[in-house]
Amino acid sequence: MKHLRILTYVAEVARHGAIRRAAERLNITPSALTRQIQDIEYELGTPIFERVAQGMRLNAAGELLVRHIRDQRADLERVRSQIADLSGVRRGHVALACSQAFVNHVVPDEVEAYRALFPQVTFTVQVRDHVQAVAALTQFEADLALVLQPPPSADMQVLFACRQTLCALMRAGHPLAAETGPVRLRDCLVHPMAVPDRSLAIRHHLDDALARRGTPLNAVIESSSLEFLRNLVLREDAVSLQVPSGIPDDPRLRFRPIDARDLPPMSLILAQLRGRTLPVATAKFADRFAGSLHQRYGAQGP
Amino acid sequence: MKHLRILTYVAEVARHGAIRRAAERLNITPSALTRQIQDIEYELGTPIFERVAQGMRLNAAGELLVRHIRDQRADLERVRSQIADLSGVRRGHVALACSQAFVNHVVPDEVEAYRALFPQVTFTVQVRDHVQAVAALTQFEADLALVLQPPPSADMQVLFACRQTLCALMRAGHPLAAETGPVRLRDCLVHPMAVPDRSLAIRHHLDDALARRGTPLNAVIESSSLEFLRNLVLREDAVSLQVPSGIPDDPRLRFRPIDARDLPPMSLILAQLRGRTLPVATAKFADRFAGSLHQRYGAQGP
DNA sequence: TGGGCCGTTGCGATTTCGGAAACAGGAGCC
DNA sequence: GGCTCCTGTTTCCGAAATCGCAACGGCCCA
Repeated sequence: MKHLRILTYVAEVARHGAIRRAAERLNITPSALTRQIQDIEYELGTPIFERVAQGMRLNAAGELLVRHIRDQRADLERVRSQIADLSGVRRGHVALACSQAFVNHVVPDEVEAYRALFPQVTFTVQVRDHVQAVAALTQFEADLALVLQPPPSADMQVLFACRQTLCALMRAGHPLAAETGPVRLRDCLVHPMAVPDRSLAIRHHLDDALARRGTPLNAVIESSSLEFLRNLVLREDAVSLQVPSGIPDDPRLRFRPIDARDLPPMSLILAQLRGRTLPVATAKFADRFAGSLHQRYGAQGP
Repeated sequence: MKHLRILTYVAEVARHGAIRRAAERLNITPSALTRQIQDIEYELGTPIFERVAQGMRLNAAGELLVRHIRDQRADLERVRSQIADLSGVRRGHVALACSQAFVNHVVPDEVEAYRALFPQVTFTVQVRDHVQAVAALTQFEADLALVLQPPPSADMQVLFACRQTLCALMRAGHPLAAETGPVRLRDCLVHPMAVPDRSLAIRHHLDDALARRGTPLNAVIESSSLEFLRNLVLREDAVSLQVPSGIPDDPRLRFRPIDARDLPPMSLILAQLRGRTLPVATAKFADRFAGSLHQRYGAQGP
């Protein structure tokens, strides 16, 4: 590093105890060297070498300075090595904003798998609704966003997209759980509904569909917490609406997809900020994540 | 020091997030600056800034480098101070962040006393709230922090700690000034209160205590300036709440401690950044300061 | 669709740095 | 004392790094 040049001069003079020998080692002339030493001594306001007939001896101030130079060089080397690590995939930080539906197993599974490979990579996972997630991208608060039904935005560059069919969720033993396969929405609506509130994309999607049909919604319980709704469904014969990727693997829970005639599938999007070059570790994670989502849910052109 | 010039450039660009603003601060042109940055990035083999439309953002590598730069500068300052100490004259600089309560006499007295001994030592005193003061330490904007009730932080190394009892402050002639000794909080609350606002630790402390009792606060005046509150108290029969160390020696003012049953005492902390070796001048000042505080307020294990 | 802000580039001027040689002083030796 | 050999230092000059100026292209926002 260029800025250490002068300090290297000092160290070399100290090592050899003579300007001429140090100059030879450094491939410069003694004149250049003596001037640099004088400059430093002027800046420090005190000599750092004792001039003796045999050459230059460090004085006490010089000893302190040389130790500092050595420390400083070692620390810079450490930083360089850390930076070199960064440009690989071994180190780095991934900031992910995701919808609540994915905190259950999609994101944890993926983070765990990636950290098993690269334990030096750290993560920040923020739960945001579909609007705020996009905002997090544009404000550099997140590198990646995994969201349901995000509002269309030119700032977003889609890395993976697929469809998620909304499912009716109930406990085992619920009348609707007697059968499997698609269920009609009207068959759900006769039961007490425990639905996400308007802070969640699922609810917007549902309201849109119902409004088109003029069907009223019989919402007994609404909540901003999908986890709360699931816990409620376990306690009474209510029906909730959730996406499969948000439903935990619990033997007490059953879910059946809503018939596509009643509710179009929602879009699941993994995106980054358009035009941004992500750090290597983050880009690599995004790649693997997209691949893994593809394997889980199949493709759908971005 | 000359060799830090380029590193200073990096730090300044990082601080301002833009080359042009940084160039203005450094009194050079943007072109010179952009070239230096590019040189460093070439030397490191990787960009340290992410170019965005609004300017320059540090990337992970840049974060590492900037932290190194800060450390390096602090260490050089320490060495310079040690060297100066060798030659007998102690010189150096002390950067102190303190709560507003101490600008009245605690800090000025101490600075004056120290400068009487070592006139070559210069001081920077920044007034920060208890949260920002800790941040100033971690960002190397301050060497020492003297604060009331700081949030617990692993980065802080406590050099001195004691308790400060909150006092009711009123003018001479106020009904409460008729007696001396502890006063109950409820006896204060019947008067118009002129209290610090929520930017000050005193108010947080007060709110906590009142919330626990469900007592409402009748805040006629609130201000972020303790000095303003004192001046107000001089003009009308209001009661303020301040710590003794912040109350000036003014014959027109009276203060009585709040009974410990109503308000627990607050903690007064002198701290530095953990693990940092302070320059000689700063360390000596910190020693003397801790001793002086001990003498004033008695000890209390850190 | 301009205006304003951003970083970047080419080029000429300036400052800094390094090289060659001469200078000054001390140590060892005859 | 004089000579030699070493040391660091100074002077002058050319080379190289650095900087300032003006212009360019991209982006955002009104």
